Amino acid sequence: MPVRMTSQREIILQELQKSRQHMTADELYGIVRKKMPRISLATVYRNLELLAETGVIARLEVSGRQKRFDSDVVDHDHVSCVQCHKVENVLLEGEKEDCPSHVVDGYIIIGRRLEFFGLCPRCQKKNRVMKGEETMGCGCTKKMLSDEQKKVLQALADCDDPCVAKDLAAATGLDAKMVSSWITDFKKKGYVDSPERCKYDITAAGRTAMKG
Amino acid sequence: MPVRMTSQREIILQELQKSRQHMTADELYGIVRKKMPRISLATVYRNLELLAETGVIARLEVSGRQKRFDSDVVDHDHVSCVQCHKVENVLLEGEKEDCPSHVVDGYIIIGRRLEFFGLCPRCQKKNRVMKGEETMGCGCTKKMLSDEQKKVLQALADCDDPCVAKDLAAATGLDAKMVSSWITDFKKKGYVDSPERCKYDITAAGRTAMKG
DNA sequence: CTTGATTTGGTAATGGTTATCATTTATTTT
DNA sequence: AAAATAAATGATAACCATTACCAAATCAAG
Repeated sequence: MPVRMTSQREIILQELQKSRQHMTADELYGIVRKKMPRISLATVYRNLELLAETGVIARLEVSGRQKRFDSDVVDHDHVSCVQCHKVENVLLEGEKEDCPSHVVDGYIIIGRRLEFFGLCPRCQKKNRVMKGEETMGCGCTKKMLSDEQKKVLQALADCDDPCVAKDLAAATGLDAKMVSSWITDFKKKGYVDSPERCKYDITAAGRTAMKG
Repeated sequence: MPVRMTSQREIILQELQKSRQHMTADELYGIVRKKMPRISLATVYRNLELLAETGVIARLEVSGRQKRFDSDVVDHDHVSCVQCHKVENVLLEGEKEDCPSHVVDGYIIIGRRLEFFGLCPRCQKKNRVMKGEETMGCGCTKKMLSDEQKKVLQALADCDDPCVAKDLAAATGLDAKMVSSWITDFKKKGYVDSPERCKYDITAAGRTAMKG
């Protein structure tokens, strides 16, 4: 049950404290290995984990695949760009001290982490879109439905029960062959489904597409 | 070069927007699969990636192994106990709005995450420590050096050049055999090194241990 | 209808992290 | 001091979320 302070553990902690950086496990491994060449990477992971569990060091799970560890538990805060994953430090001045030692009853607070997510200036610039297309607000373009196609969907929505393509052609006054090919297309896109062979019904996706 | 709005892409985006949660790729995969059973997990990943790149959705790389995605980021804050890992929600009232839309020049802030670390009441109680041990402030215990052992290290520190165990015994007036066994121990702990057979020198670690 | 670009599904590869286990090291008991 | 018990280590295999790859499917345009 007791946790022992081994030499490996001690060096790992020392080196992490020495370098005032957010280090990854294997950066640290590289450094520690200079002083203790036979140490195992697993040991580094194990100990970082242990030290983090007890709150001696902080585990910063900021963007990127690798975890980063920091000996300074009450550290600066971070802003990270949700698009390019750059992480910058940020120092809030006034606010700094209003996370007192009793945020929730009885908890002794030993550290905190504040992380902002946003778009950095560079990515904001990058985002100023391409053309006058229907950009769906996301850079994707989309072939919109023609008014006639919408009419077919509308007719389908007006039916209480599943109906056949011919009825839709009649209801809208459009060419039956064309209507039927659209239906096939709609089915592929998930706008309609076919509860029974040759009978069609509009889906939720179909309803929204119709309005779009 | 153009980006197409495929039915897969559309469903993925729709479902993500529908559920106001931070979803992982495979949670979303599970949901999307109900509407489109043959969709591939790779497609979900690809599209989440694409949508995130263009800034439509946010990629939140919060704690945990999996990435989480969301279009809308407003969440409660957390306190977590560093010992038992319980996580509770916490709502700060006054402070809530002073993370304005320009925390760092030019960044458009779309979300934030605030996490407190501490000891929950239960763990505090559990902690009323074991013995009169030296708890190094981190739950680790460590056998401290005896005064006599410190004296040996001190003597070693006072030497300018590497010296042999016998000299240290003489300098401290302690039993030579005991001193020599300590030296072996010190070497293992990294407090001394041996630049030459049977000659010893104090290390930086040794100096700090001596003072501790 | 052919051409060329994009996207998809299926699956293998990647890579950071964990789990496993035999061995070593430390602590407690006898 | 020796034996028994407990913790930690090194080495390496397993894990698993994510990516990369590629042949086949889909789509936009000439």
